[in-house]
Amino acid sequence: MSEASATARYNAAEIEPKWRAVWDDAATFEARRDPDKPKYYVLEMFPYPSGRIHIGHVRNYAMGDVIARFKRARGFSVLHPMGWDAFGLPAENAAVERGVHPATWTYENIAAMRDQLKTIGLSLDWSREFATCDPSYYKHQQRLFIDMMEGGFVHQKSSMVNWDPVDNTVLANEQVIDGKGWRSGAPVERRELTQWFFKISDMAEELLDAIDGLEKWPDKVRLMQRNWIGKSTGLEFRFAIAPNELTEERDLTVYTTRHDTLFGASFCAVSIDHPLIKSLEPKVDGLSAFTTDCRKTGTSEEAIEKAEKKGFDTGLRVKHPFDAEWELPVYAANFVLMDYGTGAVFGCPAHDQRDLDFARKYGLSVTPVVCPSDKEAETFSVGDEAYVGPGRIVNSRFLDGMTVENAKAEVAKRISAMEQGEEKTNYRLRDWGVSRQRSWGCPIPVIHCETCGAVPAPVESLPIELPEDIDFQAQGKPLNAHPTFKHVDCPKCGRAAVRDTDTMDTFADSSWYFARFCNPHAEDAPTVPEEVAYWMNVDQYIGGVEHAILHLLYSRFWARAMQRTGWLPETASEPFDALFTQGMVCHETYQGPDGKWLAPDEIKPVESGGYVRASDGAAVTVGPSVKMSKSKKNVVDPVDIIEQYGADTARWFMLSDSPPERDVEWTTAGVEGAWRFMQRLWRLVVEAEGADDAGSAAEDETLKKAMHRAIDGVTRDIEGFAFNKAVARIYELTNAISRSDGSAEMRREALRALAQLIAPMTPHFAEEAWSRLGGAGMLAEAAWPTADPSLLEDDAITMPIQVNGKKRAEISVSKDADKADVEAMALAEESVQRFLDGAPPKKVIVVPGRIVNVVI
RNA sequence: GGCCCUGUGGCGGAAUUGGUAGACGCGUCGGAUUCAAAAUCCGAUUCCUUCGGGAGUGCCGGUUCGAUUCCGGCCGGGGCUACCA
Repeated sequence: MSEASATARYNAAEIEPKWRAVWDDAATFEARRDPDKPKYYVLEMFPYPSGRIHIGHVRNYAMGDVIARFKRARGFSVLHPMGWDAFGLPAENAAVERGVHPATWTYENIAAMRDQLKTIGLSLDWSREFATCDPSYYKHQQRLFIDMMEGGFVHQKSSMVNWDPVDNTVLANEQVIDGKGWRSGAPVERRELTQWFFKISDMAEELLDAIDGLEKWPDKVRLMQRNWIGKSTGLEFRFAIAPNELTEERDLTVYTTRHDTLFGASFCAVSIDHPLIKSLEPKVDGLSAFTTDCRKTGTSEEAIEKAEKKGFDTGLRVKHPFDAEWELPVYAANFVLMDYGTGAVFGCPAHDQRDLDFARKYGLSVTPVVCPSDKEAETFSVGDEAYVGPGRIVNSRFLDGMTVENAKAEVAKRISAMEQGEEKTNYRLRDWGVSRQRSWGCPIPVIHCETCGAVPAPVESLPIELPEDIDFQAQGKPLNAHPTFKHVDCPKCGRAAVRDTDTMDTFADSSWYFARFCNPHAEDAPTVPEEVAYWMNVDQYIGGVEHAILHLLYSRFWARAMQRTGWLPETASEPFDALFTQGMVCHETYQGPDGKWLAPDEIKPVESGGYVRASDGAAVTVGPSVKMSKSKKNVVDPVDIIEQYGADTARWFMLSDSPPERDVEWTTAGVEGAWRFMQRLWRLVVEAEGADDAGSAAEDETLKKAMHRAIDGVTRDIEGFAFNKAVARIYELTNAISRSDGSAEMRREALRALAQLIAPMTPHFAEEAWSRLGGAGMLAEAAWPTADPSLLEDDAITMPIQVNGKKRAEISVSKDADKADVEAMALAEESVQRFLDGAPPKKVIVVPGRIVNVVI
């Protein structure tokens, strides 16, 4: 390398650490409550400490950092913290596999990842860092749990779980593979277990209503939350059970949203977990074999999807509410859910596909009762496809001729007059089961006493810490097997009792961390009133769309519960004012001739295009660009990228081209393009630094205008999360500067503005450029530039002239030219004349400042 | 199955309320520089063309002086959810 090119080259490896040290020393990014400034809280979803950052983190945090730095420059007091979502299964697995304590494993990972993250140059307040596995964090989570117990937000109930009979442990759905335990390979059973639940379903209506107010959330996420809550309005009513010798029960309560089809009913189906079915099991031959068989099916989505719809005729008959002579058979069925509605339904095969399949299978009648408007009632029949559309009611006695809506109303009215039922709202949203039979999580602060029942642990006894000497090889739950952990005296009666040895779902940890960031070091309480009053809510939350439902819904629930237990101010019921969901980082996939996945650094390009395997030159198949994943090996390590090109280049590339909400494809060419741009800009800076040419005033004016247009545009683009467009404008200004024949002073002024505009994206580079170009103080502390509106528009504008909607010419007119003059000029254009061919135009439309359309 | 989003050059993508389609970048091509290359700089780059123009934002149709944008239908791609009665 020649000496000249060495000086002209931007050396990220040298410059980036230098500025990070300067920011650190000045504590530039420490958040301070400042009564004179508006506050701005920007938060990216905190990472799980897997041990290495991945490229998705870089994209996510680069976006957050753009916002944080931008808002800081705009005069806000910014809170931009970082922490670790540190409890979870991988640490426990490492403990089992390698005999290392989860805490050791986790804290080592955190240390490694923190170092990696710091090289990105994010404007984070590291003084607020914490991990959810710190006892000083989960202590307060236990406190909140106790308060939530007392506030009625938590209760115990039994529920079905996946049980591994060999490992004696509960499995998460994703740990069940083909109906077998992932570790033991034993067939998984469904078992009933008493667990703790957050009563989120009590808040269903409130959580649903408040979605309307989340105007700065993506519509997509709001819709997903609405669907998840799944409100439905229907009718809950009783069928009278015909007298029989099997049961004392007099009636069966069902829930339906299609009460208009009541005269099309041909059976009732009841969940196998319904008390009625349980009571019948010993009395009805074969029923218990049927339910046992059904229970063998796991609870995973996959298992449910594959399961055949099966029923078993219990022999019971119920009477139609409007006709005592009409009896319907009662089936036990595997597709009816006990925890939705009443656990029992009536089937109307003609108008519900699943009911139709069931009826065909068991030879039940299919009577259409809703007739589409283009069909005749006498001839309309249902084949293999149920009719679910609108129409008029037929074959339904007093309902005949009504619309679906009117028939529903009529049935509801009559049923409720008969006192056999009433309209009811149901939600799909279930209570949130939080008990996990894991040992690397926040211990549930409850003591079980034989006399007093479940008693909350005394607040003074918190934290209930995880023991350090857990035997992870122990059968069942290691925490339960620990010799001393669970033994404790009942806080109420003083007798020997046992601790709950379950831990909380890790979603609980991330349901309030945003509040803790406001006062991460408060020892006595989860939150400090003046801190949360100042910083909450999060003004901008950024993360992956994969958390659109659970994490965000749980956080919304916790915020409400915390508010009602006094830990958050009134105004903080919705914790996240604005939400942005960024896209994933994708990469091409490569496979060798043996079908094995190859990493990008295991292949090399060949001249004919395409790639071969680097090790042996074997042919490589290039697959589509998909989300980076270890299994497909299509990953690039951000640490390598930063080492090779610098953090600013990586950040710049992540923010260019693709809109932030969309997926971005990582390509070597793209990163190199970004790197070349850094170099090009650097040359402009170095050249301008020492130049003293005078240049022309007219050129200066042109460049000044370009500079102000860029300031205006970039400001609006960052405000609107359109980083790719901001990048394009910065390119435009760069081009304008390098083309300019103006004065060196004007070029320096434009470059200083450019440094300011680019600073949120490439902060180290910008800081270096700023200092070389004579910028005052640290750029990270400088105020955002403002555009002069008078420089944004030119006096003369170019107007397109259309003939019949096709552009034929352009004229240059003054900004506020008279309409008639513009029309005359347009018609005088030669290319317009050619089309007019001497005849007058039919009509001329002049949109001032925009366009002229000549209609002929 | 249900709900939702999306479709623009070779590629990623721009395009205020309906008003110049293809900003900006990548790639490609041509030129300059160089002994040569890399790097860099300059120029071209939607397609067709008889150089007058013609076609063009998945396809078909509609509204409009004017449609990438609004409406209806179809086709392709993606996401979420999934026995929710």
